[in-house]
Amino acid sequence: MTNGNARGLRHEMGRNFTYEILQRLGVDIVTGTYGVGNPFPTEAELCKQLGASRSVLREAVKMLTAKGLLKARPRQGTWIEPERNWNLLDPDVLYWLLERKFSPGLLLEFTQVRLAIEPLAAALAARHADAKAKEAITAALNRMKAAEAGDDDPLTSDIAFHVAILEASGNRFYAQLRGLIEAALRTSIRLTNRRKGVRLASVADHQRVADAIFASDPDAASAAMRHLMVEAMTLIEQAKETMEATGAEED
Amino acid sequence: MTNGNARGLRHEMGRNFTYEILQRLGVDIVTGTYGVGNPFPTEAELCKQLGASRSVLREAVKMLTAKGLLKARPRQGTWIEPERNWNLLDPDVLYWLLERKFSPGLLLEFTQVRLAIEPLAAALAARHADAKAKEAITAALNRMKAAEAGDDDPLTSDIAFHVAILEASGNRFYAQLRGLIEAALRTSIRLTNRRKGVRLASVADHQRVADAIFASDPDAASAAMRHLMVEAMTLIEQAKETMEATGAEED
DNA sequence: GCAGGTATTATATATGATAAATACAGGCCC
DNA sequence: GGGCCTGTATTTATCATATATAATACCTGC
Repeated sequence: MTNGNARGLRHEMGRNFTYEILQRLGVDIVTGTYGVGNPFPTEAELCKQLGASRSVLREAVKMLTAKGLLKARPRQGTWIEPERNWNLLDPDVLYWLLERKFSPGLLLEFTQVRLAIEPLAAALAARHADAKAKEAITAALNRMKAAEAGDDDPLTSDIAFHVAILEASGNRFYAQLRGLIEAALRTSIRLTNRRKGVRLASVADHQRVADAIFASDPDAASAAMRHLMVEAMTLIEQAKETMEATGAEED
Repeated sequence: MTNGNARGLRHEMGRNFTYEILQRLGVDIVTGTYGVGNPFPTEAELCKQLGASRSVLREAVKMLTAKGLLKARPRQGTWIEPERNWNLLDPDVLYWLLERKFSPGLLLEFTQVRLAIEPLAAALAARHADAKAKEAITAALNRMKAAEAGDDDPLTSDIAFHVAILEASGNRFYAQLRGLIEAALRTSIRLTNRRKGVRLASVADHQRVADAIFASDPDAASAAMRHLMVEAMTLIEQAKETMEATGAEED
C-alpha cells in the first residue's frame, strides 16, 4: 500500500472514502478550481493528488459523471462539462453550489422555481390532501409556533412546513423539491441573518396557507403560498442588491 | 478472461460497457424486476449474471446510487431505495420510467410541473429574452410550420420551441427541464397517436406565445403558454381515462 | 440471560495487467 | 500545398485478484 498514510484523512462526513472524494471533487468543480490554467487532471494524476486508489477515484468520477459535472473519453481525458449540462436539480449539486460558491443570483433563480411550484402544490394539497398529510402540515406549523417561543428550530420547522405541503400535493415531482428546498433554505438563512431587522415570513402567513388547505380552498391556498414566495424573493433581491452595492462578487 | 464472450454483446447505444450495464440495471430497477421475491443480487452475483467485471459493475452501481436508485453497505448488501428517494428530475431516471414503465399518471404529474414552470418561463422570456434567444424561438416556430407541411419533424420541432423559451427565461433551473421535456414529449406522442382525431396543440397556439414574448408582454405570454399546457394536460387526462376504461395497468 | 469475543459475509479499497479509442505527427500521393 | 493514410503515444475502459473494513450473527463462558 504505497499511500496508506492518506487513510488517516478519512474521518467524519461520508461513511467512506469514495464519498469523501466525491464531495471534495464536487466542491472543487463547482467552485471553479479547475479551469483554463488548471485543467482537470488525469486519473493517475488525481490519484496521487488525493491519495486515493484508482477504484475510489474512478467511482467518484463516475458519480460526478452521473450528475452531469464530468465526462470522460479514452485518450481525450476527463473534463468538466459546461455548467448548462450540470444537473442543478440534483440535491448534491445544488448544495455544493449554494453552500460553497454562494451567489444570490442562483438562490434567486431557485426561488423562482419555488414560486412556480409551491403555489400549485398548495392548491393541489387543498384538493387532495389526506388526513395523514394534513397532520404533517399541522405538526410543522406547531413546530413553527414553538420556534417562535424559542422551543424549536425556526429553520428546520420552516423546511418541514414547506415539505409537508409539497408531499401533500400528491405530485411526486413536486415532492422532489424536498432536498433542494432544504439546501436552499439553509443557505438563505445566512443571507437574511446579516440584516437584523429582517425576518423570515411570519407564522401567521404560513397559518393562512394551512387554513386554506384545510378549508379545501385551492385558490386561497395558492394565493397565500404565492404571498410567502414573493416575500422570500423580495428579501433575496434586497440582499442581492446590498451585496452588489457593497462590492461582493457574483458568478 | 473468464467471461470474454460477454464482450460480444457490447454493441449499439452507450459508448461503452459500463453505460450498457447502467441502462440495463436502471431499467430493471424502475420496471420492478427486483422486489420481495427477487432481491437485488450481491456484487459477485450480478457480475456473473451480466457477464461484467467488478469494476464495470461497481461503477454502474455507483452511478445508480448517485441518482438515488440504490444504496449499499458492507455486509448488508445493495438494495433498491424507496421510490420517493429516486431523483425523478434526473433525465435518465425519468426516461427509464416513462419509456420502459409507462404510466399516464406519472406523465400527468410531470405535466403539472410543466404547467407550473413554463408559463412563468414564458413571462420571464417576455421580459428578458435577448436577440439570440428570440431567434431561437423564431427558428423553432418556423420548424413547426415546416413540420405542418411535412418538411420537418413535428416532435423535435415542438421540443425545440419549448426548450427555446425555457432557455430564453434566463433561469438556469427552468432550462434544466430541457432533458426532461424531451423524454416526456417523446413518450406522450405514443399516447396521443393512439386516437387518430386527436392532435397536439396547433402552431397557431404556439405562435401566440411567441408573439407575446416578442411584444414583451409577460402576462399574455404566460397566459398563452398556460393555454398550451392545459391543452396538453387535458389530452393526457383523456388518454388516461381511456386506458383505465379499457383495462390497462397503472403503476 | 447476557457480555464480549469470533466467524461470516457483504461492500470498500488497492493494484497490476491489458484492451480500446483517438489525437497527433509523419509520410505519401496528387 | 493539400488531402489522405498510417503508426504511435496517451488516456480512459476493462478485467482480474488480493486485502481491508464493516455489520451482523453466532457462540462461548460466566
